[in-house]
Formats: sequence, C-alpha cells, structure tokens
Amino acid sequence: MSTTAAALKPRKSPVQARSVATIEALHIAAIQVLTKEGLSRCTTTRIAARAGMSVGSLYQYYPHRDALLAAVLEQHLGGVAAAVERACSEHRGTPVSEMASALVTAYLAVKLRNSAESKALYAVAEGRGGAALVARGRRRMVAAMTAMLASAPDAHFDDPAMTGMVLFSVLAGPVRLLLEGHAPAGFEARLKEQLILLVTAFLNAHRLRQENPGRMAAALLP
Amino acid sequence: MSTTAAALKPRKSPVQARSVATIEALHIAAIQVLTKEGLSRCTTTRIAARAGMSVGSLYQYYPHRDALLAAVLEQHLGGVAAAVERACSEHRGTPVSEMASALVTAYLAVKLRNSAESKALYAVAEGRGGAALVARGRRRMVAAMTAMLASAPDAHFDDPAMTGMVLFSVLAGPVRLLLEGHAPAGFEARLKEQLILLVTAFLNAHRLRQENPGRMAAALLP
Amino acid sequence: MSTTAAALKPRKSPVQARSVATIEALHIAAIQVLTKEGLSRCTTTRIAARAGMSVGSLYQYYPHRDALLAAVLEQHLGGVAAAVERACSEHRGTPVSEMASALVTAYLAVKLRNSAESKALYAVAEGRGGAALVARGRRRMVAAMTAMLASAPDAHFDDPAMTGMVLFSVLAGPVRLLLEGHAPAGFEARLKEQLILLVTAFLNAHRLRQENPGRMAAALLP
Amino acid sequence: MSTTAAALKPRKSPVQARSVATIEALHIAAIQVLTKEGLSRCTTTRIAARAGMSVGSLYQYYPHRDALLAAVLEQHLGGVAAAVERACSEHRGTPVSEMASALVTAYLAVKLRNSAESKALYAVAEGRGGAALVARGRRRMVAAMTAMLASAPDAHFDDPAMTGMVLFSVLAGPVRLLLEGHAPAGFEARLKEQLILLVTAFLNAHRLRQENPGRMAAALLP
DNA sequence: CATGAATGAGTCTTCATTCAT
DNA sequence: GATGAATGAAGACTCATTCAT
Repeated sequence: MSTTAAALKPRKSPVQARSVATIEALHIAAIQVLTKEGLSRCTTTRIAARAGMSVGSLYQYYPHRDALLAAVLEQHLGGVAAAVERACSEHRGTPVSEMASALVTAYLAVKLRNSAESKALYAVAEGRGGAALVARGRRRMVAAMTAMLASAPDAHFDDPAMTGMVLFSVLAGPVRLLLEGHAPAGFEARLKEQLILLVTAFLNAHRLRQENPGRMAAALLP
Repeated sequence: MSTTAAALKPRKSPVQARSVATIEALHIAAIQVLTKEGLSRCTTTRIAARAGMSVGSLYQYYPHRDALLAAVLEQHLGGVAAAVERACSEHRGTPVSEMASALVTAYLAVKLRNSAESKALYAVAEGRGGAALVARGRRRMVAAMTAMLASAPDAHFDDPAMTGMVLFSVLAGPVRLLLEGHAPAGFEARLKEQLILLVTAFLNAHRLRQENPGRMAAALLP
Repeated sequence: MSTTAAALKPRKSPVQARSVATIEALHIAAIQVLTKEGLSRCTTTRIAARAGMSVGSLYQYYPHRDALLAAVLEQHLGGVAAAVERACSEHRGTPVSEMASALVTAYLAVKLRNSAESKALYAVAEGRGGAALVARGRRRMVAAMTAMLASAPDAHFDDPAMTGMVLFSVLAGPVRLLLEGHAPAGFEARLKEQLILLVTAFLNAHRLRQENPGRMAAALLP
Repeated sequence: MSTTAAALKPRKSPVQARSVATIEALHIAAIQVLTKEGLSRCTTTRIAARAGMSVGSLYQYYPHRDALLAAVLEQHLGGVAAAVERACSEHRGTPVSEMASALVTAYLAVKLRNSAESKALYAVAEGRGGAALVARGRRRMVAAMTAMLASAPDAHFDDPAMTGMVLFSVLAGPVRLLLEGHAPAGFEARLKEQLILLVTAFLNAHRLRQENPGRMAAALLP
C-alpha cells in the first residue's frame, strides 16, 4: 500500500461465477500470506501461489498488487461498517446505556469474527492507499454513531460528531490491542464488559451534565 | 521491520560524542525519510544520504536496516513510556479524577510533541520486529498505570491490570486517529477535554461500584 | 518483428469473404495500435480487441504476432512496390525528366496516401523479420526503376542498377523525414518540386555525360 | 525507446575515471547487444552482462534502459553532427561543387567509421525517445548545411533551409540503405561518387536557375 | 574510518500463446 | 469456430549489504 489512492479498483467486474470464486480465493490467499509473512513479504507471486494460480491470473483481476490489497481491505471495512451501521440504526432512540452495549457488542463481534483478517489488515491499512479507505470506513461508522447518539432520549450531546469520533476510536484502540495478540490470556474475556462499562460511563457523563451541570462535579469528583 | 526480533541492537555503543551525534542524525533522517517516502521506500541509502553520510557509515552503527528502524522506534517508545511512568508515579495516591487528567495530559503531550515521529513510526511498529518493541513499551506503561490505579484512595479496582490495559488502549486509539491526520480540524483542540471526561468517567465508574454497588445502577441508568 | 524471417505467413488463405474482412480488420487494428502505442506495446490482445475480436481469433489467422505484423508490412510494401512498378513501366522510353517527375509523383502519392500506415510500419521494418521484407520490396522497386532508366532515350547509364538503387534511396530518405513528422510546416508542400528538381538534375547529369563527357565539367562547374 | 523524451539523462556525471570507463563499456555493450540481438532482446541484463557487470551497476549510471540507449544514440548523433558542422563551416564560401563533395565525404566518413554503431542505432532512433534526439541532431546538421549553402558564391538558394533539409535527407537515405546491409557488393564503393554527382547536380540546378532562369529549362530538358 | 560502487536476489508486471468451454 | 481465462517465462528496476579504495 504505497500508492496514491487513485486507481486501486479491480480490473474486471466479477460477472462470471468463476471470477467470483477466483477473486475470493485471492482475498483469502492475500490474508493468509499477510498473516504468515507480513506485508513486505506479501508478494504477488506468493499470493497467487497460495491461491493456487499463477501470477498472470492475479493480474487479470487486479492491475496492481496494491489494488488487490485495497480490495481486501475495502471488503473488510465494508463489512465492519455495515455491522456498525446496522447496530446503530437499530438502537436509535434507546437509552445511552443500551446504545453503549449494543455498539460494543456489534463492533467486537465483527472484528473478532474473522480475527485473522482483521489483524492482517492493520498493516495494509497503514499504507498510503490504505489510509484513505480506512478513513472512509471510519467516516461511515462515525456518522452512524453520531446519528444514534443524537437520538438518545436520555442524554444531550453538544457536539455529537465529536463524541462519535471519540467513541469510535475508543473502541478501535482496545480491539486493535486485542487483535495484535499482545494481550494476556484473560483480556478478551473481560474486554467486552469493560468496554461497555467505559462507553456507558462516557455517554452517561453527558447525561449527567445535561440534567444538572452542577451535579456532574458532585457525581464524578470526590 | 520484517526481521525476527533478534539482533536489532546497534553495533557500537555510542561512547564517543561523535557516535551520539551520528546516531541522532540517523534517527532524525530515518523519520524524515519515513514520513516523506513511506516505509517501503525508506531505504538505507536514502536515510544515510539525508543524514549526510554514506551507506557504509550507516552500517558502522547498525547491522541492519531493521536494527536502525527498531532503534528509532525503541527510542520513541522509551520516551513515551518514561513520560507516562513519570506522570503515573507523580500521581500515585491522588484521586482518580486527578489521575485521569494527569495521564491524559502527559500522554497527549509526548505523542504530540513530535507528532511527525509518532506518526511515522506507526508503520514501523506494524512490522514483525516492531510489534515486540511496542509490546514492551506498552507493558511498561500499563504497569505504571496499574500501579497508579491501585493506589487510588477513592476507588477500588478488582483487576487493576485489566483496567490499566483498557486505559492505555483507550488513550492510544484516539491519539492514533488524531496523528494519522484524518481527523477534522477541531478534533485536536477538543480531544484532551473529551479524553479526560472519558477516563474520569471510566475510573469513577469503579469508584461508584466500590462505594455502593447498588448505586451504580442508579447513577448510570435512568 | 523479432523472429527469424521464416514462417511469417498467414495461417489460412483468405478464401472466404469473412476471412478477408477479418484479416483486413486485423491489419487496420494493428496499424492503429502501432500508431497509438508503439511497437513494444502493440500486443496481440490489444490488436484483437481493437479489431473487435478475441485473441484466440487472431491466432486463427496468424501463427505469431510477428506473422501478423509481417503481413501488414508486406501488404504495405506490396502496394508501394506495385505503384512504383506501374509508374516505371508506364514511363519506359520517355525522357528522363518525365521519368523523374512520374517517379517522384507516384512514390510520394503512395507513401502519403496512408501516411499513418507508412509511418507506423517503419518500426516494424526495423525488426529482424521486417528487414528482409523491406529488402524484397526494395528489390522490386529498384528493378523497376532500373528497367525504366535503361530505356531512357536521352540518357545512358553505365550502371543502371546502381543508379536505380541511389534513386530509390534518395526518394526514401526525404519521405521518411516527412512522415516521421519532424519536418517543418512547409516541408511537405515543397518537397515534391524539390525532389523532381533533384532527380531530374541527377538523371540529367548522366545525360550530359553521355552526350559529351567533356562538357559535363563545363556544365557543372563554373 | 518508448518513453517521452523527458528524463532520459544519465544518473551521475562521470566525474571519476572509473565511471568514464564503466559508461564507455556500457555503450559498447549496448551496441553489441543491439547488433547481435535486436532492440527487443536488448535487455538491461544482457547489456550489463556483456559489459561485464551486474544489472545493478547499469542502474547506477542510468535510471532507465531507455536512458542508456538514448545516451548512446545521443553520443553517436553528436559525433555525426559535429563532423558535418565542421565540414560545413570549413567550406563556407566555396563553390557548390566543392561543398557537395566535402559534405558527402564527411557524412559518409563518420557514418561508416563505426558502421556497426550507426546501423544498430537505427532501431533506437525509431522509438519515441529516439525520434526527438534524431530530430535535434538533424536540426544541427541542417542548420550547418543551410549556412554553408547560403554562403555559396556561385549559387543562390531561394529557401536555403528547405534545400538544406532535402540535402540532409538525400544523404541519409542512401547511407541508411548501405548500412542496413541490403546493398549489393559494389554499392559502397560507388556510392560516394554517385552521391557527389547527385548533390552537385542538385546544387547546380540552383546555380543555373540563378544565372539564367530561362536557360535552366534548356539545360535540363532535351 | 568513511566512502560509494558493485552485486544479484527478489519484486512487480507484461504478454505471447494455449486450450477448455 | 469463437472466446478469454490461465500460464509462466522474461524483463525492468530496487535495495540491503559488502568491500576495495
């Protein structure tokens, strides 16, 4: 991922069934190679080999190595964003605590469903071309969260977009830590509860401020 | 960063003043090249050129390209960890709200002091060799946070290590978002306040539970 | 054109009308691709696509890429040679000045009729396989010119073959210059007259030598 | 030679003696490979191998394959142009017949001195990048010829630039024919005399027109 | 010690050609 | 017959690393 975001699109639209299968195989292979070898050793030849085809075939579907990686990343981000959007739209108008738990649950679920994929793609996301895609996915999710927050019956957010952004990145941080595998054994098990606690507390901080700006100090400080 | 973590140490300890200066120049050059060209185009020749020396000289100080990058990353992480440790040890025994604000302040300050460096090194951190270093730095910070939390007079943490871990990654997420430059204009300005709010709320959630497990529900839910 | 001259013939003789049309389409497409992309990017796939067919079909008509290019070149050279032969045979026995103007006129006419084709094929002619074809075409033209010259009533050529050869290449040089497009604006307009002047003068030099070998010096030198 | 004329310059100026030798070796090797294998098989690896070095070294001196070929072509054209310029400037003010013979002699001499080089470079000249260089060399030569012609004491040229252009291409045609090796045995031997005759006649045609426009017809036609 | 030229393995990418559908 | 996906050899170019000067 070191190309400008332009022209990272696939070469042919997968109209035929065979194409769909081939592209799917390439995506899977890319993630496997990425996982096993790392981004810098994730070469077109290796991807093709693992996908059981020749390099030439890979280039029949993608004009660049980066276009392939971008497609994989995009697909992943699309799935994650869709899940988040779904959760957010389903929980509009609910109390913030419910929002918090729904959001955490949904985000953790998608990211952990294919944890290998999630983990492998962090490296891709780092590259020039990847950053733009990540930004787009994030924008979708932040927008969804923002909309959900704005609909909360029991809290008011002065700047819901800002809160949405913080919310998103607050989820992203711990999940990345978890996925990168450097977390201790019990981490995953307890993460969900902690995140729900965290997000609930964060959103409720706004609730308290709304109800009684003065009371917040009372509630939060000794 | 595509080598196994072993043998990433500099070749000669910088006993002489000249060495120190040279190594410093290399580190700065590495970050500049990293920023301008990206990890894959961050070559030894380019780094050496920007540092005003020849490739050969670079190899006098580092056995590998990866050893150089690792050293830069390590230095950065060391600085960040040290700052966090300092803040944590200075705020042991203070109320959690003070801890929250001190921690957020310190972490944001170090990461944003040399934001170019921070940003550039995310790519290095992603690599095989980088992950281990990052893990080590994180361990230091989490340990410091854990110790600080355990000393809180106004809160009790059942699993302070877990809370420390969440705390750390909750800070890391938004800061990464900020550094990666995809945040909107006002983000940086408001981030600190939001993070303090967030962390305070999170830690206070434990305080409330401690004081009166039953009351938490009362405080957090409508 | 990088194959040895052997086996550059089309695969099937175009007996059917469809074949003729297909082959014609391929030739046209080849010249277009050659013009737009250059020899090295003039691939079989691109030619076929531009001709509105699949690569496979191309290979139904030509065993090689080079066979196709050779055929195009050959066709072109055939046309040029035929035009020159016609002009030469029609002007046998005429005075050299008439020969000169007829030859120049005919040669310029054919080469400029499809100047895109003429220009595009220079690159093909340069290749291994092309040189032989070019040589053959040239031989035909030189032979025609030689025969015409030998029939001149008002001049005698000691070595008409030699003169024919020079004649041919003297025409080829300026025309190539013109076609390659690096000639200034007025060049084409004035070229014909200049070439007629040139060729007439050249052939007349032989006439003068014949009439009075001594006088040539008188006529040519001050 | 399929690149736009930009950025075909060598990478490092040959300051050191070793560099000069290396570059010279590359030029010679390029011509040899070009001669033996043809342009399409004239690969960087082959050139480097024949020059007794590795590909990497080649790329230390030239950023592209095309830059190398362009440099070889440029050097060749520079030599040819210089020789023509010298001949032209040395024969300013002389009678046209003397100009004719000096020019033909000089041009043949340079082109035949390294006939292998001359021949090999026709293919390079055909490419996109080559055409521009050829045009430049031609411009130099045409300018020199034009200036010489304008200084003729015994002839007047209405459009000396046009005449210069024709003159140049009239020399280029036969010499190319000769170099391409498809000329019969005696061709080279007799070419010089024929070209002098041709050019003299061509230039004298202008002389006659000048002296007595009416007489030209008388002299040229029966 | 510094230098920077040389090395050559390793990447990406293209393209002629084949062949199953 | 037509199609166009698959193949894989081959080419351009890069870069970490070494070592003679």
